Amino acid sequence: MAASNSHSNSARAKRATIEDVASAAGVSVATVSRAMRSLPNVAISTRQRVVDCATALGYTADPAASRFAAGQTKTITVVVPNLSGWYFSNVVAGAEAVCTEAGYDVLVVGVGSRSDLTRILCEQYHLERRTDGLLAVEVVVSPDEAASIAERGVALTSVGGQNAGHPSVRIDNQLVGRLAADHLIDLGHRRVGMIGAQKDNPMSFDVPGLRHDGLVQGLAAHGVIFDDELLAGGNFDVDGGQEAMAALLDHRDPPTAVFSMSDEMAFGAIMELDKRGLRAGRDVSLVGVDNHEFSRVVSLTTIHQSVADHGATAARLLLDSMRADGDTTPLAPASDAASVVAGVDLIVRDSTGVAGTVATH
Amino acid sequence: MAASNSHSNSARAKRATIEDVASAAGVSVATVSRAMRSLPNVAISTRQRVVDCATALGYTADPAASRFAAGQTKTITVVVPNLSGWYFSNVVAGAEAVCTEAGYDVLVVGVGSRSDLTRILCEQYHLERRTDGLLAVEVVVSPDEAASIAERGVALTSVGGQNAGHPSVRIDNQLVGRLAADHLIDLGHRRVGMIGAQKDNPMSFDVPGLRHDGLVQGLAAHGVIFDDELLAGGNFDVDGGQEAMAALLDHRDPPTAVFSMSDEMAFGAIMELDKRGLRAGRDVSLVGVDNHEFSRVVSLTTIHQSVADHGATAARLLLDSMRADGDTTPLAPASDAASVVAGVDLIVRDSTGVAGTVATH
DNA sequence: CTGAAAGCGCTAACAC
DNA sequence: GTGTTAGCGCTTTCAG
Repeated sequence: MAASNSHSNSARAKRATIEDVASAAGVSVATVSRAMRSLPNVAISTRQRVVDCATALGYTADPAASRFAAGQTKTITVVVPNLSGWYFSNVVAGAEAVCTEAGYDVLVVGVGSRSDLTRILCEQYHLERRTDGLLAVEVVVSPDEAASIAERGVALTSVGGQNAGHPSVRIDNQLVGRLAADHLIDLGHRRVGMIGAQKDNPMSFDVPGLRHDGLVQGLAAHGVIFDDELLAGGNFDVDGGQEAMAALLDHRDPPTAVFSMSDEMAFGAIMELDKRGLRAGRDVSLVGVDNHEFSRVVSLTTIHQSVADHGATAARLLLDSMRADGDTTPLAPASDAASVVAGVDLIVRDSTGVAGTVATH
Repeated sequence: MAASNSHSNSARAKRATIEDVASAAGVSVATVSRAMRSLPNVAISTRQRVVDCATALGYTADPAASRFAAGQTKTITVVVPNLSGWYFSNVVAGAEAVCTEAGYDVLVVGVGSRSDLTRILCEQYHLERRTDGLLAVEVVVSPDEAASIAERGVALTSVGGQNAGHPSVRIDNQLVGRLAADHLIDLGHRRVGMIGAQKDNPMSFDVPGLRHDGLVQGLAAHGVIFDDELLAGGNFDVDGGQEAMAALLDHRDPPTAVFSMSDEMAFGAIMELDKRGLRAGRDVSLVGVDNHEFSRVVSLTTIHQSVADHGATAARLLLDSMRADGDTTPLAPASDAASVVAGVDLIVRDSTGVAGTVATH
């Protein structure tokens, strides 16, 4: 058969096939297949012999072939906006470790826009016979899309938000806001500003909205009503944070404390304070979210979340859910999908201080 | 579109196959295959008809099947230590964008240790019939491994270092050291310290060694000899940087300036300075490497490199090299592989200042 | 517990 | 230009 591939000098070394192993072990290919995959119904001695021959020949099942034949890809794909961001790369790192450990390949695809996302979630190319599961990181999958994905037989779990009937891991974003509010109130602040998203992003879960509400409610619980004029868009990056803080400071009645929805924006805010000769924690209190490594450097008070763990947990949930519905389990209509709400913690550093010591600027 | 999938509740909708399209268009499967892939030798009208039928049926070639049949995976895998690091996630992001754009899937696999790496580069599983190309990010592939990879027909290109005969993108790490030396010398510093790797990492290219040599040579060019006692290991992370700076400051004759081989370590160094009531740029000059987003926040003088671009460029090189040897080009034995040395720039901020104003501490 | 045989859906020669 | 026909290497009924 396809034995001597005679051609060019640089000819590729030929792989051992399942047949080679079969004849070497004196069994059929079916048995080899079973033995190699540790399926039942193979005599222990046979299995051993097969495995030995396989190792001897350096045999490994051709992934392309098994995928094709079995219809399973042993691949999960993680869909993520902006791979280079701190949050995302940490989530992906956590997920990758778990998937690799479980013998799954991880494909990563970046989505820059809602249309990218739609394309990916709809095109069969990206789904059918291509991946066994989808890990959606901070991207909202519409119910229709989720249904279509499920119908195509690919599992779905998300981190950062939730899709009805699918596993997810997320944090309580309102709690995040409330934690910030409580802390600031404790320090005596009554006029607090907020740095959030620039505008609604149709692609991701409403994290900004929830954190916003949390802060507002948290303040309200102490009789403080949030002044909408003190909400500035920071685009979740350093520059945006800086601009937002500038806007806040330029307000005729500036806040004495600011809640930044991410540490990165808070860093930008700190730059702006520096620029004006102000100091976080003394002139203006500032609390971020994430507990980014760098927050320690500038001693930023922040609300910690274990991002890499979220990714790892989500990957486990995804893998579990795939194990569950072995392709044919129309029993429970994905009733109560495992879904974890991870904890968050306020970490107090020097960027927040008691109100009243505020310098007049 | 993919309209009426009649049947059972949970049964997966059946995909249209190439045969469906063939009969719908009244041509053979071969023609459909050719038409769909824009191969030559298909009448323009025929192609159109086929494409129309395909869209009508919502047909897309089953990736698993084509991969199997064609022996090409249309997948590149990027091998990277520590996906969550700033440097790595940026490289991967740059590469991912290019690969996706080119229609390649990107598989990412993290390697935590040299043994992981070896396993991945040797196991056939990870290479043969699994990926068309490997992008090795800051991992050194031994000549033997490179040869074996090539023999298996998978392309290889690396970022951060070079493998003879394979494309690569990297920076001139000695130049980085020299740039730092020149700048510090210009400011009048004669006693400069250095924060580098903790110890030799057998997995990655000798970036620390090259930067070290560059600094030493740069200083020497101005008649300053580097004191080996002023070399501290910082492990390329914030904590390590802090410890290293502490060690340097505790030296009986501390440096007036410090070259940190990465911004992240420099951030740690800044923490240590803060802790001791010292300030970068006034008490001790500090220059980092990377131009990490946050270096602006702490006004760190640094040596910029366009990390995401490196990833993108490397991906292009990889893709090009795959196009070149269409599986049978034993012509040039990979004589002179395209290999780019990206530029770096010194960015002066406030963390460096003229020597002599140094406070006695 | 094991073997024989029928594909999985597509690509690639090779004819026409 | 287009059709025919082998497989790609493995998994998986179905018999035994």
